[in-house]
Amino acid sequence: MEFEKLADTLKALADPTRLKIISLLRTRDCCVCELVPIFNISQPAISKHLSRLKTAELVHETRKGQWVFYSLNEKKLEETGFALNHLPDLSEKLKELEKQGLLVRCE
Amino acid sequence: MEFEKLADTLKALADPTRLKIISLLRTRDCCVCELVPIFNISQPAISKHLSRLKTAELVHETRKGQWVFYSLNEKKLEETGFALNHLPDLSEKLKELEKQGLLVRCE
DNA sequence: TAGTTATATAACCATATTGTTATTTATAAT
DNA sequence: ATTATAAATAACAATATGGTTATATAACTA
Repeated sequence: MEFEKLADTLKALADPTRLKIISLLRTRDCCVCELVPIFNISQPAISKHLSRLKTAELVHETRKGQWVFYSLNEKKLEETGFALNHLPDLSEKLKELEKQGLLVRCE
Repeated sequence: MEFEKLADTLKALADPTRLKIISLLRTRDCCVCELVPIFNISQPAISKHLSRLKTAELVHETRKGQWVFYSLNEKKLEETGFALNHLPDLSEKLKELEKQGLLVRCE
């Protein structure tokens, strides 16, 4: 389960446009119409990228009048970087293999 | 460019099977035939996952007789986690928008 | 040399991703 | 009420992803 969830979050991050959006949100909360002129893609494309980030809980949205402002969830971003270097331990699987004599012995 | 490269590395990481492989390699170098019985997918599927990780420089391969052993590139993994929290700065883009009067002023 | 084991590659398929344009919904302004 | 602006959703297309089975290649074994 843990691996699936982390993989989902990493998928949300694994796109240059979304990484750039995250970098921009680090500077300042932004609404969709501010992000659109920065990228060479359409408004719906930006909107979908933000929606993907929101589903992954990497950003938070707040409506202010006719605008929707997006802000970065820095905690989630930090957690993800941390998780990469602290993956759940699967050494049990290797111990099981060893019991079954399935580990390769060379040299 | 930087964003594209990071996105590529994250794509290589953004899969539960590959994350599990990385966790296993943290314990011990493994060859393909050891990994296969741990997962419910075919040998070619495992082989392709390893190939993907190798292209991203997240693992290194060494042939030992008839086996090919894969080892984790811990440095690359650490760098990636670090990069997530130190994305290149794009605040210039927002400054440009400001000059053009394209930033939204509400409240 | 022939057979076996380990791994990689090829060809293929179903689904996901990422973009597009057109349209809808929500809010603000005239 | 009508019009304009911001953002989301729908429908679609091209490409990427992740699996399969069949086959090729590499190295060991008898």
